[in-house]
Amino acid sequence: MADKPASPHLFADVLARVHAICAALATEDNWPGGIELSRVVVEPPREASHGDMATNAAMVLAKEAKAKPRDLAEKISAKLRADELVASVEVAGPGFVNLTLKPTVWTDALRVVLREGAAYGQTAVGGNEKVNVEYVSANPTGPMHVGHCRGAVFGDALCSLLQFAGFDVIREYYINDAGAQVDVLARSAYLRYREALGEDIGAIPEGLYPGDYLKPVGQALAKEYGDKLRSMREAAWLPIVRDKAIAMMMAEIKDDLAALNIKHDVFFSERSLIETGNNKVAETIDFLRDKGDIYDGRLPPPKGKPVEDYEDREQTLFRATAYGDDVDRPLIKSDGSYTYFASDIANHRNKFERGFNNLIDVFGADHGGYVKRMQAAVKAVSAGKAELDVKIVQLVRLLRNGEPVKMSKRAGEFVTLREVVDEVGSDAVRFMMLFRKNDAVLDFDLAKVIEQTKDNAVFYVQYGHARGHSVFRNARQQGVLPDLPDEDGARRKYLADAALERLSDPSELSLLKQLALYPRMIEAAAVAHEPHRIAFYLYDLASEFHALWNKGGDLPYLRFIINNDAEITRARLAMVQGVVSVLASGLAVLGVQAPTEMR
RNA sequence: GCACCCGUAGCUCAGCUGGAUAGAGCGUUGCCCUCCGAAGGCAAAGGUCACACGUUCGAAUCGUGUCGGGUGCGCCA
Repeated sequence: MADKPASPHLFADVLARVHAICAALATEDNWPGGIELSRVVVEPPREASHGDMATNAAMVLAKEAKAKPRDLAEKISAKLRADELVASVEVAGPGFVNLTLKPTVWTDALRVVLREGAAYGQTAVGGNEKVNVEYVSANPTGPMHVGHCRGAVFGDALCSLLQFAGFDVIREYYINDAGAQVDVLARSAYLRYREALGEDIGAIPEGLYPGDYLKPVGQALAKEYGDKLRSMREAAWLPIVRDKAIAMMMAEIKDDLAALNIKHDVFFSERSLIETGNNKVAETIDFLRDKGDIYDGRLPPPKGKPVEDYEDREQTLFRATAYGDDVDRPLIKSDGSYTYFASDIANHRNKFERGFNNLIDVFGADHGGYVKRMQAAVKAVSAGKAELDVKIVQLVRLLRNGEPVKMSKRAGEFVTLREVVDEVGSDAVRFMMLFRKNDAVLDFDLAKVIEQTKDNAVFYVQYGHARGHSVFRNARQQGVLPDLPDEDGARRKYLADAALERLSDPSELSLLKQLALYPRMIEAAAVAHEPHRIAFYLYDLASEFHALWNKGGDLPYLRFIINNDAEITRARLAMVQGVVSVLASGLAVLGVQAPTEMR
């Protein structure tokens, strides 16, 4: 991604022109109420017969203008007709202003794609603002399983998208290395350690982690410490074993993430928040107590399933209800240690103190009930200055040829992330995880995602890119395209000089319009924190490209390479290049390879 | 009981933060191709956007209520 300033894209450009016209009208006609432009939009109409773009300006501003929408629309139209980009304008329906743009607008748009290359689609909406995205944050108690996969891919693609849209992004992983479960991890690893020393440990007791993945930890401990740990009391060996186990688990998790091309900038340890002498959790609780957000009190017993060891007691509570949550939340357990929530408040406060006002957390579906309290905490801790958006990723159902993949309930057996990536590849995993809205459940079929057919979206999009390159290869063979190096964009620049006005067939212009949509789509997806929109856009673009290719079968004059017409050939190769560039760009944001040929 | 998410074609899902006659893939049906540029193409049928009120120029989209599905509900993370 080049870091040159992004040029305003076509839709933004036309919107600015519409805004200017409305502002001019407000002055000329002396609107009493001033003017509010934020609701005025320019968008592609659903119906192609309505032109290339439509604006709702007249309907939205009718009140301020004290005019009927259609009358105002006529006034706006009159001014728009004078615009250099505009071929024709008409008022329709309740007061839409429909624009048809000159064909040169679309060929110019293609020229922008060719000029900017990989930078095309970058926008400035982010304004270089800092965003902190916390995702994965899987417990360091074992390897990652398929369930973690979606949040990992989603978070990573969201980060890339935000960067592409001009945000300053930090990718963060919060390591839950302080709770009771890492002690369980340590005890489990200690058993494996004794096993490594030759002891028969029998069956793994209930409540400990039974998986084989801890055997290497036991062996490493045996190698490093011999039998020295065996004679120690638990209080003495536990920290040693725990730290070793966590370190090894984290190394494995990072490895698994690397297989998916995911790399975090910051790994933030929960334990580091409660270090003696630098206890950030205590500090945060004091901070909140001073503000009056903390009190000692009793909570009504929880509804729903009964809690066995429920004990009505007074406890330290965060006044979450003052910030929109349903109940106040405990911060200290009955054994005196902090709740997970308590340290997570300190975690988020720390982010705020590091200068992040935009926070995003990616959670699994089972953490939905945690959202309100975390948002409440962020409000309290930042005095309302920071905003937390929590993205929930829904469950993934793993299938093979439509049949659910059996996951043995027998303890310790689950399908790991690594197994899935090894079987179908990072591209298929990443694309399919994003080819669905994050809050909808997703079926992932191991057999179907590697099929090379039109029904498989990953293949379909990648093949679109490869097919473009196949056209270039063909053109070079036939001597109508010089052999230029891909890397520095030489082909792109060569094609940018083509006689693009020769692209005049409706299906060609339609493809160019699709390319012109890209920056607008990026912006909307980034603002909405919805990377799946890119996947759907790419699917549509590839689909239209394939369709145009197929038309060449029936209608030879629509083929990309026309033997006796070098000029149109070059123009069409430029169009193909535009498609190739945008497909490559979008796939890059999703973290998916853009192959030059399919194998 | 409460909170959050979801409910769109037979199935799986989009629907660009409120726009015009609600879209795509699969499946179904019909035609074409299977020597031009392999991993097929074109077209048709298919809808009370769960339901009912409300907000306004305008609602699948926002609000309220109902029904149905999922998730969660001190001291797990």
